[in-house]
Amino acid sequence: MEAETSNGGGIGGLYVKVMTDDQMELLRQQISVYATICEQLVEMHKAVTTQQDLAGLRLGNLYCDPLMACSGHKITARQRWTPTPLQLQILERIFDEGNGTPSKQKIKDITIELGQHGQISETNVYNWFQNRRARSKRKQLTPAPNVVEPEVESPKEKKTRAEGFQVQPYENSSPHRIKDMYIQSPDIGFDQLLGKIEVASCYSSYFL
Amino acid sequence: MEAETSNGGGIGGLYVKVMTDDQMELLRQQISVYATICEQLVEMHKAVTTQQDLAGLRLGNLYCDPLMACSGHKITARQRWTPTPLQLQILERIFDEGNGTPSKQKIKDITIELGQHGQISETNVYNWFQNRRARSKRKQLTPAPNVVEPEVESPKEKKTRAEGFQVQPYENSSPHRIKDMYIQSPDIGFDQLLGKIEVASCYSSYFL
DNA sequence: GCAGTATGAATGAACG
DNA sequence: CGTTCATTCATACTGC
Repeated sequence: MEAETSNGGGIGGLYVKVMTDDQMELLRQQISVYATICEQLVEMHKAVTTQQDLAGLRLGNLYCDPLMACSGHKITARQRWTPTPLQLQILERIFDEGNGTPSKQKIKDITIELGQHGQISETNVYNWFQNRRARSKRKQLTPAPNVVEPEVESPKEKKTRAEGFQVQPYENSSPHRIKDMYIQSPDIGFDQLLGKIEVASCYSSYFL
Repeated sequence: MEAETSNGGGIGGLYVKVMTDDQMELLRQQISVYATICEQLVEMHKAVTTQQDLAGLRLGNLYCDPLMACSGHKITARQRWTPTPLQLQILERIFDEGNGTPSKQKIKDITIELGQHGQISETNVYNWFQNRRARSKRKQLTPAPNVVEPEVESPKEKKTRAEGFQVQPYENSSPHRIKDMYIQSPDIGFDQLLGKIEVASCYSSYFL
């Protein structure tokens, strides 16, 4: 990062900070995370102190809900890249050309080309191809979700490691051989909040 | 304030923010306040739940059901191990310690330690370190996200909405020095915490 | 304006 | 180890 992040603490040097958009975005996220943490902690505290059930707290993942500040402004984090129609066209065309392997260099080139038509990064392109391939394949394999296809396993059998296993996405009654994992610990909830705080601290340490 | 706070959004101008020291200080305070709020909420929550646990010992089991129900998906089994935040914390810390080579024995130890906080296997730990290292490296190789271009886009472009931005995931977590947060009177009331959140929100609306 | 779907992004696992 | 696949999650979008 080229931004000035000197932590002078009022000692000397420039009294101006320059932030890139990335940094700004990070800041936004960090603050949003804090806000969300607080909201959830408050909710939990209320629930506990009033002996209410904790059901309803959704704590699956980092859930950064842009909150409405008291003044009515909101912390909005623009977060997802969306390809412009032009970019999409080009991407689709390249994808259709069949070169199923977008090499590293290819990605760079494509990114530069698409950069002519809007903000984009190599990661975006990379992700796009990843997703495109995956979903294209999935569509082929599952044209009708409730039709039992003849289970023709491809010759390329998936090898499983020690405790790895492949399970079809649908909840047919295949494997109950769950050995030692995948039953998530019951201590999610509060400990998860603690984790969030830790994450948030990492974010802030970048800036402060 | 004279600082440039234009929020790019693909519209134009520099993708850089300039902040005065005053603004920086405000921001710092705001984040600190959030952090302190969280810490205090955590403490309060701990106190309360500990009391309840000692008194009735009834929360322990009741924890599981609502959370599993609210995760939205089958309780049957996860196909994929997902580290709990606590586990993640520990993993990150070990990773940051720099011992780039998690030896076989090390893996075993770590697995045992993490086992205290949820189901996990050595393979999980091994994979995690593999992935972590690989992705960390990849991020380093792409540190040139913005060749800031003054964006001379024609307004008659057929974009229906402003483009989003790619946000690079957080990386290079600096040494985990918990920041110098505000340490305020510990015997603050719950309602006062709520007030602080409101205040903090106001602060943030000033910046974002 | 809420439910439902499409899709960008994150990540555990596997392959060469 | 670097790369790729598969799965999941969160959000943008769209219809009601």
